Amino acid sequence: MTDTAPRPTLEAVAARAGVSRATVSRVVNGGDGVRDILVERVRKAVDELGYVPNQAARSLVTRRHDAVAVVVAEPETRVFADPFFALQLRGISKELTAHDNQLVLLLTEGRDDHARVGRYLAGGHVDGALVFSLHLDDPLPELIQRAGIPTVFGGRPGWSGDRREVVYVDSDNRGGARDAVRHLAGLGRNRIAHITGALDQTSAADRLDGYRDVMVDADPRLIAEADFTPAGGERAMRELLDRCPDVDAVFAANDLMASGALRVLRESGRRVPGDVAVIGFDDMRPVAEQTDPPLTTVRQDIEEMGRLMARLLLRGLDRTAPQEGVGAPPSSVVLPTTLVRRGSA
Amino acid sequence: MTDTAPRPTLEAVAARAGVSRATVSRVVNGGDGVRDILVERVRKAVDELGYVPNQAARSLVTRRHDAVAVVVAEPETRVFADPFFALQLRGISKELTAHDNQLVLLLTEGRDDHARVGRYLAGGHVDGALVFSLHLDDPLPELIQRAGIPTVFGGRPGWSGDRREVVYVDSDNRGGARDAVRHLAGLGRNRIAHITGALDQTSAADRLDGYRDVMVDADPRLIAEADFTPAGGERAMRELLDRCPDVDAVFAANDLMASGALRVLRESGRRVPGDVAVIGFDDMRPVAEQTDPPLTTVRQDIEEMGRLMARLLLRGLDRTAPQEGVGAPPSSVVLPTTLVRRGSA
DNA sequence: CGGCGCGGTGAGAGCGCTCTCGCGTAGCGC
DNA sequence: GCGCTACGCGAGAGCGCTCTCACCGCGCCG
Repeated sequence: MTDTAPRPTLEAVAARAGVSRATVSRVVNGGDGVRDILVERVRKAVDELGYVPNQAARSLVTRRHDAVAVVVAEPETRVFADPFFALQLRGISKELTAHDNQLVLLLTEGRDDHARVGRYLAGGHVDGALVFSLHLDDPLPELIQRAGIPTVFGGRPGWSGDRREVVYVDSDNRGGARDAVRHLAGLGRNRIAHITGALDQTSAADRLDGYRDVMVDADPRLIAEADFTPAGGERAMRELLDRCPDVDAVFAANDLMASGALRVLRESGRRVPGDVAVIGFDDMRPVAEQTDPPLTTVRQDIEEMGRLMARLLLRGLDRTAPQEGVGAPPSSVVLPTTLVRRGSA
Repeated sequence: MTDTAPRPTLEAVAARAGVSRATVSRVVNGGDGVRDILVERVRKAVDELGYVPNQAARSLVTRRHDAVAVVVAEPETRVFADPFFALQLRGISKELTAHDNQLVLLLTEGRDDHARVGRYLAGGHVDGALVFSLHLDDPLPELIQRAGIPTVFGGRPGWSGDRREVVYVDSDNRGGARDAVRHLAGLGRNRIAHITGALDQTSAADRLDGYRDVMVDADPRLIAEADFTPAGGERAMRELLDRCPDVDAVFAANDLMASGALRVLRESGRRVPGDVAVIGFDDMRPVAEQTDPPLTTVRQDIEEMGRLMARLLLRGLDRTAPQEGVGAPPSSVVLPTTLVRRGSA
């Protein structure tokens, strides 16, 4: 733990290079409109002095921070500890880094924290926000809307509000679910069950809708509500076996629940995919490839979702001036999914 | 995506409250030495105007940022996608939030990125850094040392350098490993194998050392090197069965590998813990509780590690003035582990 | 040959805040 | 009742940067 040394200022560089502060500033910010000779001289002085611009001073006048907040509203531990979020974060990080932006992570714990986050965002510490708001009744989107800060949501926010200007990035949950169920039907299955995710999340609701799109008049007993956890998947599967012992296929709203379902099916003496075909969602490699049999699942490109969120946000902030006439605010994007066939269906 | 409105300044609040800027500043920063009447009046003005201090302006003069960088050096995707890191991050976040500090996340991808991180840290954007440097040959610690910024490491950095001033938080990997192996020995096992983690990480090396502490003259064939992944655990277990079919216990350096080992043992027709007892490390609940049988394992309190890292760092930055004579720089902390008995040993 | 335009540069005015000083007022002792 | 301390408050000077604007010298046109 060393203390930080006094850092050279613009002034110092200017003195050393024999030019004015303004010129050094110009060079540091790209060097347009400065003679090459001077540019070189200034660069040299910068190197020699090890000059690094003071971001605080810069922000003070530019009102930009080159920083973006990533807000993760996570009352339950669950989602945070799963690879999903990590991958998305990674995508975000890559994109932000590529555009010289910093990532400020805001994790919320409980309701009181919302206020803190709202204050922070409204406080003008960051240029924009990427928000993962998972639950339908989450007050966070409201708060953020009020903060008046450019925002892109991860996943369609379940929002009662009438705002149309919400920008989000999501997977085609409904379409992916349809593909999965159709695939099961294509295998000749007709007692196709669905294990839902937590239905207060739009992803779960959308996947359920996709299931219903195909199974228009499905036996309601074929639908078991769960919560995206392996344990929830097990519980739901037991319920299903109980209610409909003749079930011959299961579409689980994520891989974790599918893995739980597989376990229960095995316990019950059923063979997969022989007796019961199983499909998951997410294509979480570590899970999907390790199950027995390996899981057929609906892949979404999670890292790409993160990258896209960041890209949309940055575009919205339109750095680099409104040159290309891309003035239009970015609109939401729904990424396609693909069915990945492995052993379970 | 709304644009941010013009924000009220200290000046505005001062005018409204009928006091000077200085007084408002005092109130905003705690209100010491200001009459209660004025404090109240200023607070009211602040509320009415929705005043939020401009952090950039403040940092410019205080040279503090109330922000801490969390650096995750993660060449491989693996660790990032596992719950371990997420939990630690959560602990960090909680502690930082409690002290009104922001968390700036820096993920590195590949070697080139190290320079960027170094520049950022040296650039005085944050007050300190929490660094997860996992590999022995990682150049990051060096870089950071050079940046001259207060730093706490997550896990003992494997460092050839002769610096003694490195501060880190780690689990008692060696002690935990000893406990695990002793427990197995206590069950009467004497052909106790070890599946190591990636040995270029100190945690893996330390656990191996702990194993050796107990198994002083262990058959070298009882040690299989792996990489902390389930697949690696499977591979290692197969190797072990191949080399020593009479193995009667396995201590795996983490739960993920233990779960892989369990799978292989089951495949080979062995019963756990009857024929072979198995112990993992980490106590990653979702994994350890879901295996069949549930995994006996060495628990480390990961979230607490994160919290502690943040606490040490903040203490090192000694906000709140050096009042309590805690002037001494914080030193490293090694947290104890506990053996959690479940079904597998 | 005078004026005009233009690219290149520097001077200077802040951005919004903190913090040091110094002044005014109140409270204390003698 | 006077001086002294202590406390509360305001004035003002920056923190390090950006950005506007005016200036200067040059080449060019009329």
